[in-house]
Formats: sequence, C-alpha cells, structure tokens
Amino acid sequence: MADKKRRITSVDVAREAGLSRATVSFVLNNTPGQSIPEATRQRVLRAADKLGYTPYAPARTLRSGRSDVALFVLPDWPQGPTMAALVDRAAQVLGQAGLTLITHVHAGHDDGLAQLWSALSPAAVFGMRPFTAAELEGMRRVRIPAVLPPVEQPGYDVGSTLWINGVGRLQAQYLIGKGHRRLAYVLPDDPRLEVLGRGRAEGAMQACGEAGLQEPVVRTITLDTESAASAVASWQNTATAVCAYNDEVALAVLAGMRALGVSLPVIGVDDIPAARFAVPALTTVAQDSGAIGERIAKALIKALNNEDPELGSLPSDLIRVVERDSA
Amino acid sequence: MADKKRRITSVDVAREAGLSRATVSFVLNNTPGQSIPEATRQRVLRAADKLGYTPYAPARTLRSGRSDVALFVLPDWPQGPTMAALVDRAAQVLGQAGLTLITHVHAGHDDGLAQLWSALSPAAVFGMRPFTAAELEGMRRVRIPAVLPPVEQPGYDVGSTLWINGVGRLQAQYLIGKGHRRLAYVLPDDPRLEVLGRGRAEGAMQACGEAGLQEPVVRTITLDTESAASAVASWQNTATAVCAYNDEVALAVLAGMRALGVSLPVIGVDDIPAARFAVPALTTVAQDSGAIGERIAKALIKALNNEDPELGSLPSDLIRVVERDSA
DNA sequence: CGCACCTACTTACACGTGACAGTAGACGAC
DNA sequence: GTCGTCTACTGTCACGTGTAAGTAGGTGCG
Repeated sequence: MADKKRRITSVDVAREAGLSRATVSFVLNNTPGQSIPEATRQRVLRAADKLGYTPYAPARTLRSGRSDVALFVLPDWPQGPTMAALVDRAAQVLGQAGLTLITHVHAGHDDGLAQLWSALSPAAVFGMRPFTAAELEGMRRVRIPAVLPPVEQPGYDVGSTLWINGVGRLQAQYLIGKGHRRLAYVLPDDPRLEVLGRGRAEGAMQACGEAGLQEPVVRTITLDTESAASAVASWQNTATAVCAYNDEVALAVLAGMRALGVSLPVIGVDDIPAARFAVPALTTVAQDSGAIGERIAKALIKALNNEDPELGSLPSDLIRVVERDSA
Repeated sequence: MADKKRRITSVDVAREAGLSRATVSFVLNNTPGQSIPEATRQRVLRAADKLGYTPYAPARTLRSGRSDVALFVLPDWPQGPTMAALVDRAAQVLGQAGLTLITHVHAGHDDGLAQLWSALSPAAVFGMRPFTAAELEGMRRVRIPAVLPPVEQPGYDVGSTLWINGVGRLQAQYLIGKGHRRLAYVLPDDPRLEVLGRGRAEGAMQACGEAGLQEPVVRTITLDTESAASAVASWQNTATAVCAYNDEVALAVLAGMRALGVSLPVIGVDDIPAARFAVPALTTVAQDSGAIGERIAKALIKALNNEDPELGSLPSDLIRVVERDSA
C-alpha cells in the first residue's frame, strides 16, 4: 500500500514470477520461436494476473513502432443512427484484429488534425472525405501505415467509390420504376454535406441516363418550409417525382408541398424514426450501415497488410427501399 | 530520398542546427529556467521547420508520463445533432488547453473499454454514464489522472448532476404553465436510454411536486404508431398533456393520436429538424449543447489540475422551450 | 571424452523524448 | 590572479517495452 503511485510494469511481474523480464514478455506476447514449458507459462500468467499487470501502450508503441489504434475521422455533419451503426460494427471487426477504433469529430474550420496524428500516431486512419494534400503530407511525416482514402485526387472520393453513389441510383431507379420520366434531386444547403450530396445526385443522374431519361433537376434548399415550397413550385411543369438527399430534406419537401397543396412522390434516405411518422409516411432508402462498416474495417486491415484495399462500390444487397406512402 | 523509411527525430533537428538534442528539446518545449539567446532559438526552430519535425507522442508520453489525449466515452444510443455540437465545442475548449479530444462509441455489450485505456492511456476520460467498479479499477490501474464521473455511486449519475434533470423539469413547467394539472411522461423502449430517461422523468416529477400536483403518469413505448396509440388511449381520463423523452418519441405520440383522432398537447426534446415539419409542428426543448460541452471540458481540465470539477446542475439559460403548434 | 544440438532461459540494446546535473568560457569583484 | 557567478550550452539517465544475441545445463552420438 506504500507505493500507490507507481505503475505496475513487466519488471514487477518478472520479480513476482522469479523470472527475467524477457521471459515474461515472451509469454505475454506468445512470441514465436521460443520454447517455454507450460509450468513457466502458467507462473507468468498467474503473476501478471495477481498484480493486475497491463502493458503500457506508449512504451509498446515506441518500441515496436506500431500502435493498435485505428482512427475514424468523422465529418461534423449531423450524425444519425446510420453512422452510429456503421462505426459500431467497424469497431467490432477491427477489435477482432486487435485494433481499437477511435473516432474524432473534425470540425473542418481548424487544422487540429495535425495535432491529432502526432498525439495518437494511429496505425490506420479512415476519413469520410478525401484528405487534403497537407493532411496527407502530415500523415506521411508521422508514418501512418494505412490511410483511406489514400490519395488526394479529384476523381477519387468516398462519394464515387463507396456507397453514396449507389444510394442516389437506387432512389432514382425506384421512381423510374413507378413510371416517372423526369425527376428532381433536392440537396441540403450545408457545405459540409456537399461531397455526399454530389455523390448521391450523380448516382441518380446515372440511373436516369441508363434509362434514357433527361437529367434530374438538382435543387438546393435550406431546411425550412418556405425554401422547400419554392423548390416544389419551381417544378410545376418539369419533375413529377422527387429524390431527397436524406429524410430530413424529404420531410422539408413534404412540408413545402403541404403548404402549397401539391402532392408529388418523394423518396428520402436513412429511414430515420421520424420518417414513418410523417404525413404521408415517408418512403426511403435504408442502408445496412453495419455491413458497410464491416467493409471499411476490412479494407483498413487489408491496407495495413499492404494489400490492395479495393474499397469498391456497394453491393446492391446492402441498400433497399422501404416503401411507405410518400412514393 | 534514400532513407524514406526513417522518422525524423529531434536528433535530426539537433544535427541540422549544429546543437545538442537537449538544447533542441529546451527550445521546442519552452522549458523554463533555461537561458537561450534568440539567435539559437531561431536556429532550432528553423531547422525543425525545414525538416518537418513532429515530436513522437508515444515517446513523449512514455517519458513524461502524461498524454494529451482526452477521451469521451459515448454511449451507443442514437446520436443527434445535439451530441455532435456538444462534442465539437468540448473539443475546441480542450484543444485550447493542449488536449486532443477523441471519442469512442462504446457498445456496452463487450468489455473493450479495458483495452481502450491501455491503448490510449488518455489524460482524461469523460463518460455519459457512471462507470462500473470494474471500469474504474481498470482506469486506476493505468493511472488515468482525471475521470468524470469519478465514482460509482447509486445516487451519482449524469442524469441527476448534469442537465438531464433540468430538461424534464422545463418540459413539465411549460405544460403546467399552460394550465395542465396532470401530465404523462413517455419514455422509449431502449435499455440504452434508461439512465437519461429516468433522469428526465424525475425532473418532470419534481416540477409537478413543486406545483402541488400529482406525479406524472410514466409510460414506455416502442417507436411505432400502435404502441404510441395504446399509450395515448390509456390516458383517456388521466393526463391532459404529454412530455416525451425526445422528439422522436414525441413524433410517435403525435402519430398515435392522429390514428385515434385525439389531440393532446405534446412537448419533445432536442429540436431535431423533423420537429418543425411535423403535423402539428412540434413544440420542444432545445439545449445549448455547445455550452454544455464547454462546461464538461472545463470540468475535465479542472479535474486534471486536481481541483474540484464541480460539474453542477445546468444553469437554466442553457435550455429553452421552442414553442410551435403541438403544445 | 568431445562435439553438436537442443531447451530454457537471461543479458543487453534500442525506440524518442524530457529534464537533471554538469561544464567550458566569459565577466566582474576583491 | 583567484574566486564566484552567470550564460549557454552538452552529457546522460530514465521511462517500459520488444527482441536479437548469448549462455548454462542437459542429452545424444560417435
């Protein structure tokens, strides 16, 4: 009870077990190429358990050069249950690979990311948007082994390579399947959502192209009834159905139509709880975000093993339309 | 270009500047009690900048015994914009104190938290719920300097000490002010939300007690119209107004009432975007979550300085009622 | 016996940093 | 000129760990 302040190290375990620190380390790490009798192994494990030994990560990282932290840099856009499930599942998969998943909400305005790499020196970093050249340079500097997306390159972004594209595509295909020949796509007026928004709208555009239809009318609104109503009014003689960036935008559009006494089919994205309570109940695209998280995690692990991460586009079975009354 | 693999250390900076590593360290850390001429200081800074030197956190932590990472352990309940703003602001305040805020979404089911402490060995940890005895023990083991909430103690939880209580209180007070004498409180059927739910309901209970009224009727529902409708039906001759745990629950209740052709005043919490598009538009309690995040951050910093964190109850100006049509 | 070879360990170094203790040289005081 | 003091540095140890290299003792083989 005297030395309450000292941390328990492998030296303590070695002393307790009557062995050298090296032996302790071999046992605790299952170091291959060592022949250790079961009796000794047990002696070490017993001692470690008795003292409540926990290896000290900073020392371990310093020595071995690799940390077991994986970092998700989340954008500061509003995060719903979709993202939560994604992160949760990714954490699970990474955990099985011995990695601990940490998230950092990055509020674009400052350059705190540099501080972040050096404070954590994570083994892997995943970002929802492509990193800037400066960010990539900073990460190279501190030698982070795996970074996704790996490059700054105009054509390469989460929107086009991951699943965002597929979402917009599915929305459009659903409405086209209902017989609509001209669609509108509504984006939210939030710069933070620009990347995703563009990705989804592009997906819808592709679907229209494939069906031999004109491009959708893309329109940006703020999240209020007036803005939505004026968008709705502008489609009087063009679009006959509406894809919304997400359920919140869709709800705004529904409110706008209600204000005007109009009614067009609307489809959202996310299936937030509020969607089913809307009037009319909102048809929307639900994502199997857990599976997506799993994909990302596996891609990170691959990247750590110097394999090609091949974070391809989304298999269609991970997203589906939840059909309700609005479309 | 030859040694692309080696990390740049303070040795490199020292060599570049033609000084010893100790001097470099003194300059870069502004170590007090050292007299260093401006010319030398500039020489060091120039060299560090030229080489792009970044101190290696694990080594720094190992040596100094303190890390500059603060950890938020977030519950895995669905996180809306409220929590995002809270975390964002807390990160800002902590950043000014030289701390980097990291969040970890903890999905209660596994015991991955232990791995987390040792992987990060953060300087401070904040949890939305009280930690279990085992968790606290684990943190003591790795010597984490500041932990909030600090103790496992039945009466002490975030619900009663922070702001949750105040939210329920304000909801009830608002409805009482409208002349209602008997209230209902509706909680969601999600075990993860139990702590918060109880806190809020208790706040409402207190408000009723203070007004000399009967306790509110507390009822738990699942997030669907039928469940909400049966709750509404059960209040036929008791409650005349409804407090909902949050906006999602409130929207469910509105849907339930719509199905029954009934109409009671309803007030939610959070002011999610969907609230203003509901029919009728939802009256709700909005929280200044940024200010709350600031409070938490400051309490953590105080705890790090061995001062009393005194994470008191919420000043009333951080929450307010957004009045719309539903109540 | 002499040599090789295995088992079961131990010794010793390195990772990059912070900071204590020391020291060469300059300068002033007596 | 000697002592003390101050400036501007440098040498060196410690933090806790992983692991390469070494070694004492036993066993097998000729």
